[in-house]
Amino acid sequence: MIRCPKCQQVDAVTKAGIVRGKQRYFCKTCAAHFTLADTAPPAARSRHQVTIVDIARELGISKSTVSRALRGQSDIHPGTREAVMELAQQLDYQPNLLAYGLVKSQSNMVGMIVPEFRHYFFPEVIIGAQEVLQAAGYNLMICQSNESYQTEVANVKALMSSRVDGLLVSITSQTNNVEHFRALEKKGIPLVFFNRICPELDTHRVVVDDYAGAFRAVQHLIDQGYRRIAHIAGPPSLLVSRLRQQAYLDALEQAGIPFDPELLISYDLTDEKARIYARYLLDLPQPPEAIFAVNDPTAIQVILAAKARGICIPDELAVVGFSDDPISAIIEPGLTTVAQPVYEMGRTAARLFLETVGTQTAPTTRVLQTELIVRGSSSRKI
Amino acid sequence: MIRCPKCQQVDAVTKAGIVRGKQRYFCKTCAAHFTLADTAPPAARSRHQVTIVDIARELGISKSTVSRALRGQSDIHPGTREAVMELAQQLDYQPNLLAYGLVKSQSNMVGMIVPEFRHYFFPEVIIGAQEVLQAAGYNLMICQSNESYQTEVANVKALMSSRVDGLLVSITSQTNNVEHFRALEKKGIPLVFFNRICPELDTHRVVVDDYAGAFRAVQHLIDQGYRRIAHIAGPPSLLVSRLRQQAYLDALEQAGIPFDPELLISYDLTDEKARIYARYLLDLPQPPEAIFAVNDPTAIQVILAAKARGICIPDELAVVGFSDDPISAIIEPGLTTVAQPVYEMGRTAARLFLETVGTQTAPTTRVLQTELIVRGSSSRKI
DNA sequence: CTGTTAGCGCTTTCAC
DNA sequence: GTGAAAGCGCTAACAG
Repeated sequence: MIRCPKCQQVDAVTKAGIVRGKQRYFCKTCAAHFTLADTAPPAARSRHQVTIVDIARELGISKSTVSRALRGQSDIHPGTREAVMELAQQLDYQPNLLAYGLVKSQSNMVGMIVPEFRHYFFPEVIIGAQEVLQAAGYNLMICQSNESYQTEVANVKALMSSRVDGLLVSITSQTNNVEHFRALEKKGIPLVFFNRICPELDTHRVVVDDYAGAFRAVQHLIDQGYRRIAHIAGPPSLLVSRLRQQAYLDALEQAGIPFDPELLISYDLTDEKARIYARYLLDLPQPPEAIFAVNDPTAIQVILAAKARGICIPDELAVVGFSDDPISAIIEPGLTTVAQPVYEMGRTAARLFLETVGTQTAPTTRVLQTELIVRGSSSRKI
Repeated sequence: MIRCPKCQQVDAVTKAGIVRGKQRYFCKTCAAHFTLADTAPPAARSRHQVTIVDIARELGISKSTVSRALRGQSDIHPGTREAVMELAQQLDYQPNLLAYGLVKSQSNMVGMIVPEFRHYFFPEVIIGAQEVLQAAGYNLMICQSNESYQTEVANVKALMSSRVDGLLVSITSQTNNVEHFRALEKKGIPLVFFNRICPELDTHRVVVDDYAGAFRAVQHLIDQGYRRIAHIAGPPSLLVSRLRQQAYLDALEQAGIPFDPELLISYDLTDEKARIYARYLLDLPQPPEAIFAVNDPTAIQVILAAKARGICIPDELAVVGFSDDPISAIIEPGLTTVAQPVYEMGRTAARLFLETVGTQTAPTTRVLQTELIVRGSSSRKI
């Protein structure tokens, strides 16, 4: 029932052809033509974003038609499509993703949970992931768990509430209980772990050959003639820590070097603790000749502590890290480190999600390769 | 019209009291009791997330009541509330933010657009902003414009489509046209610029006292006895660049040092170009005695270039940067720099958004203070 | 205290 | 080709 904008009558109104894409009406009482645009409410509120209904009303067509035209569906009159497109452009129409998501029950967002992003590693992963995801029409929602299990659970909940289509996560060092991830699996939400994976969960994973990389690193120290080699490990709760530590132990054993428990330290990966343990090792009655650190931030703290004590690197102490943080090339001497393709790890995790979504793929593990970069901290020849 | 699950009849059904929070019905034909849960469809699809309707059906109450209970509204029977809460917990119910956003026309998300996040600065801002926002119940959606105007426009569109409640942005160096931001203003979407602001837009801003900080930096170089001082500036399109550059010029003039145009270079802030211009300056027939760089990444490239040429810092060349990137304290010699409260900048931008949203506040500019940190790159006394 | 109804903006049958 | 109607999950009047 169309109401005449002038006399407010309904019964006297009849259709009167289409002019410039708009349905016109005629009121027999007023003897005047009008379009639906004329019946529109006076001046929409400024907060109101333009919708397909606005376009439809203005053009005197149905919102279904507008919707179809906007999505470039085939069964649409070219003229109509053009009119819709033009008006949409003119009105700066932006589709409402919330509404879209509600009906399609997908949000075009993927969530990412990382323990921190102060250091080089995670931001770089994010860059890689975001690139791939954005190209595929997805947006990334990033959360920091701050190494807190509680926060991680809260993050998962928040991302679930936002109905993300998938999750890329690197767990905290405190994550013992993984029920919050199991819940995702049950709901069929693609889950990709990277770097810090959950061994007890059979999901997609992206890792590097941590064991091999670490083994090569320690091997390199041994080759350089160092025998008393310490290891500052990450928390044993993380698989990466355990793998790198095991590689350390195995490399020593293979070289026939007896393991000295005094030289193995596990810690929580905070910068303050790194400083403390670095000093502790250097102050040992019989200090190590070399230190293999679980990651570059740790190794850098070791170098700084050694320099503060006037210890000469690499003559009195060799240092090796893991990841090839850009600082490794800047600090003096340069830090020998096990480079991992961080950016590629982000891209791979994103791609794994993309492959999974829709077609339920079986859990896949992608292993990327590392490479030992030898710099001055472990070799005089550089 | 309630249908009996047994005989499929409608007319023979009557209400029969409430048992354990659930509305019970009685079918006169079958002479049997049942609840609405019994009439539920067989096994919901696994992809189906639990909704308030599921809870309502299970409990035999209306979804409005569930909605009210969940939100802890007052006019709710304690027993009902408890039953709802318990079932929600048990079913791992997560409210659908898309639906919520649709009806409230707010998404509880705020967008952030930064030119990059490879260096220290922007990730640190993000950390600060996210902390404040998360505490207020908002999620952050981060986009990188990669210094591309096109990408920035696309980012704005994408965030608008996601119906973010506000935007925190640092523009690209190529942003000349600001119509995409004007459109936001028109729609009444809170917009906060930080660090790289848009002078032509009258919005909220968070900046540091760039001019004062830069002036102090150059003044410091002059005080240390350096006279031939170069400046590697950022692109003139950015206000920060222009301010720091003007401070450089003014400090020279105030000290009566004639300005040598050969010693002023503007560049696009990419690492490669930084390297190139650093070498260029060092290779001048009459090279500068000191270089004030627009930011720390630039200054670090200068130090690396100088070291590669065997130039002694600070004896033959002094270097000063801007921002106090952590690398500044690690590189040798330590980089003198103008520290700015980066983390605080993120927090402030977020707070400004929070203050604005709802109550339309007049455009505010918050100016944070900088502090000169003197290290070895500009002073022998350190 | 609780249920009913309408509607947020969009897609998707099902008709014509 | 196009329109009408239903529905995604939720909140918000408006009745009782």
